[in-house]
Amino acid sequence: MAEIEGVLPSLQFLSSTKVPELHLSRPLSTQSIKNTSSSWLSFPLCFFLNRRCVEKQENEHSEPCKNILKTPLKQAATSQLVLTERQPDCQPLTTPPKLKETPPADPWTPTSNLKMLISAASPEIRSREQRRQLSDSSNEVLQTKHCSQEHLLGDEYEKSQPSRKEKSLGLLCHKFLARYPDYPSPSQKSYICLDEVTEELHVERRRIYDIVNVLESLHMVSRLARNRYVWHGRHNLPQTLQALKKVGEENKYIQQIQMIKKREYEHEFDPDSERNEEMASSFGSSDQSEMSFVELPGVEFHAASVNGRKYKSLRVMSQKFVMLFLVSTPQIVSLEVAAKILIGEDQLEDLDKSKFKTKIRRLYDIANVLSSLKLIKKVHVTEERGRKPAFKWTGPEVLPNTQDTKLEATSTTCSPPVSESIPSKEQCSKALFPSKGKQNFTRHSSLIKLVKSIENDRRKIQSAPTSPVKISASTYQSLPVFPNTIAQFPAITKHPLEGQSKAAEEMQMKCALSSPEAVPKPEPSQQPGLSQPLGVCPASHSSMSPVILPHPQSGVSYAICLHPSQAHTVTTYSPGFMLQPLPCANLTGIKSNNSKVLNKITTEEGDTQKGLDEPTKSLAAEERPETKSETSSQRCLKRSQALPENNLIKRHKSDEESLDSTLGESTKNEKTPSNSSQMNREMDNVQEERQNETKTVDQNMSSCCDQCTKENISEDEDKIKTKQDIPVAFAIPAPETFFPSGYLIPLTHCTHGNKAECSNKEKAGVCSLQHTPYSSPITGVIPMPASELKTVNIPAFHITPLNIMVSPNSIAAAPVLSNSCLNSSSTSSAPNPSSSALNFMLQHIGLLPAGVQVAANPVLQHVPVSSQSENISHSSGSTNVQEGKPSAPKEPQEPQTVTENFFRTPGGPNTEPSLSANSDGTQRTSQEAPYIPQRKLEVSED
DNA sequence: TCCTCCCGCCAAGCA
DNA sequence: TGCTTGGCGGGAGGA
Repeated sequence: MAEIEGVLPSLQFLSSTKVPELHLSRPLSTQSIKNTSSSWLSFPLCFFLNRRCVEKQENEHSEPCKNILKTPLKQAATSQLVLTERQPDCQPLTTPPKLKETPPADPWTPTSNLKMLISAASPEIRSREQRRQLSDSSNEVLQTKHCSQEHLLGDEYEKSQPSRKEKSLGLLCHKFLARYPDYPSPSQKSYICLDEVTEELHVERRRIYDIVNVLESLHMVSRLARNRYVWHGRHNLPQTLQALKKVGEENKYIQQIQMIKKREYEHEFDPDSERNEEMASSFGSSDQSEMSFVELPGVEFHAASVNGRKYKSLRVMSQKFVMLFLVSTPQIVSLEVAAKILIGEDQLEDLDKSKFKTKIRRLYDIANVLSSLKLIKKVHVTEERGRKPAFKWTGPEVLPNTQDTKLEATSTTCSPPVSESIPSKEQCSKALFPSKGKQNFTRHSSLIKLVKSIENDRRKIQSAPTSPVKISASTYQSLPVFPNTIAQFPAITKHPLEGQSKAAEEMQMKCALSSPEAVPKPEPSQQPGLSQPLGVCPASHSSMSPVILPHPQSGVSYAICLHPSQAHTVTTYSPGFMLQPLPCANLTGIKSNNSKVLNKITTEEGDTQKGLDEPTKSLAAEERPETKSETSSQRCLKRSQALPENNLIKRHKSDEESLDSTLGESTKNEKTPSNSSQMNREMDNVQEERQNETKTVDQNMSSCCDQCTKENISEDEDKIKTKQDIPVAFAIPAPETFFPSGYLIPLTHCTHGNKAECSNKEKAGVCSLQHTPYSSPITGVIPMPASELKTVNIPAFHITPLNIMVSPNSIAAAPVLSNSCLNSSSTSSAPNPSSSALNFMLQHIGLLPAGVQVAANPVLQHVPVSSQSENISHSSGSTNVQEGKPSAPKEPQEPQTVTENFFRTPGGPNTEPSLSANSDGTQRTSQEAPYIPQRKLEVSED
């Protein structure tokens, strides 16, 4: 009897579904068998699986199929099996506890379970077994049911009721989805009758609406008539996601997310900050109070209500929720932020708790459905203030334009060909805001272009196949929309810890394969440097040699090295942009070292499988340019002084972003005629747009610096990989009017409290960043044998990169920032050379005329640099990812502090510390992006 | 205690 | 007018 009681929940659960009968309709997949043979699927489920099969056969003759319109049922699994099969990593529903306490007399081992399931899966075996067991099993089950009914009294009845989990929307959605194929045949329309669904799933109609609404938002279903929907499956998903992403970009959701984070941050430190008003006005100014449903051409939207409710519906919320994932980097969105954004667009001022709670509830509903679709996955973001629920995008990567999607859809094996006519980007855009929808978004063209450019770059990286086969640009462009499955990621993500050299090789391969530069070029001699910008090209700065300089204040000598070519490079100069964008070489180094690390350094993203693509995305998107007033820069400066730790991270990300954009630029600049004409056209368009938009920036300068920077990056990474050479100093070649970066490296021990800071967990990020050896946060490295490293005590070095952009025309007017600024942001590092010292050094080496002063950048002094996993993890500082997976083993790392001082000439009006390049060739200041507080953040999966 | 989200009321809108 | 649709929030189950 105890067995029967233990079985009851499963029995009820199973009897409430039609799934077991489906189980017989097709062979079980290997995964299914594997799952079902696992320990959690023990006797009751297995037994009743089989039992339901028998019942199904019994009933088939007496009960005609009611579902005339229905598509053949797709999924052959119980709801639990569905859960497990569709989300192998999610926790299966718990087996009734009584079962564990009272194991059946007949030991149901995994083997026996497997045998049972194989039997169920094989029609022949099944029928034979069923014939044999028919009488016994049916009697047994009937007896069980009778017995159970006798005991379904009072508490026992309540206990036998399906738990909340078993009635959850997610599980219901699984069951719902199991009814229909992911990719239904275009010729065979699948219709959904809500009445039938509610009856068969034994669920109230209200719940089905929740599911259908979310599915409708993704255009997986569309409403045909009352009570009737059409099932599209995932055919429209790529286009839908693309459209949503586009709209999300136009909505500036990134900025909104950043605003919210910033606001939270400022609430912590300055509860009375006036920025709340700023944020509120920002939301209001976007005039997005009216939500619009994003439609796709050919997929009509027949909402029951054409006004009012439609724009508050779960559909729109769902779309916006998805947009947040698609535009944000990392693709993790916390419920809190999502709710705030959703509310904010309605009424930010009415951000009362009840409304917030309601939004959260709805977001849970949506998230459950999206989780069932495997588009998102629940994680937990742990900040200093606590653990927050969040969701991580696990759906397909969305490429920036429809054209790509079309190509992908037709060339991929991951998804079947798109049956519907794929609209052009323009058509799609027109359809995004139908009838009532207003496109009132204050679109920032440079932002969109930046995003596109970044996405292009990301795509090029992400599309790298694992096999060392070079692909043409056209082939490359036709790569599919990748689901984030481990199978589709390079081997480097699977073996991130097999050594730096191996990782570097993989990175090299990936680099060569992922970028169009891998296409054979007419000038092979240039290929190494051009086609492998991420560190596989040989060092080209052999001519550089460090210059030892004394530091008059600290008594520490510094080595400075500048690339000789800088003096010869000529380009135009725009006084509006003073600092040449300097990519973050250390990011590249990070990539080469450990792909897993990338996730942590750049994002709260926890998906290690996305390691290689994440940084690019995150860096690019995290700090997208945003037009801000001068107050932003002032605040930024203020924050940089008050919170050097945050500043470190921010600057680090900024550098990474710079690298991203620069690589993108380089990638485009390196395109050769051998690339596909489509690529060339695309590039031409991009270039043309950039030229139109960037009035003050010369492309030549960008490309020149990009190439030079890339070389340095490659060198940097090369050193990181080999660890045989030590970067002492380097410089990027610069355009004519700039004296670009170099590094000041103190040649004595700098042990200023680094260890003490390391002991402080709160400063782990800063500390770890300081441990980064051999890498340059900005440009590149100069090879130096390890022996030399020992000689000069490199591990204790504080490499001080110089970003010297001296305009002879304006150098005389260079402002000199107070040393206090310099010092204020260097609390966690070695003493920085003061401006005067640096000026002295610059003058000493002839970079500056006598009497000319350049200012040290007060904000960007700290550039966390890391080339190794733990450093990255910490350096994000602030951001940690926990997905319940063991973290990568850490390699021993010599402590090293990297301090950065930026020098810039006053030619430009900005006094902002840094300028980085947009991928569209424009330059932007770090102030343009709202300051995002980087706090300790952990993301853990449930 | 907080998170999660089921449940059902009830109003808007449609046939 | 009845039915469909879906916004909304209480409150229960679970962690």
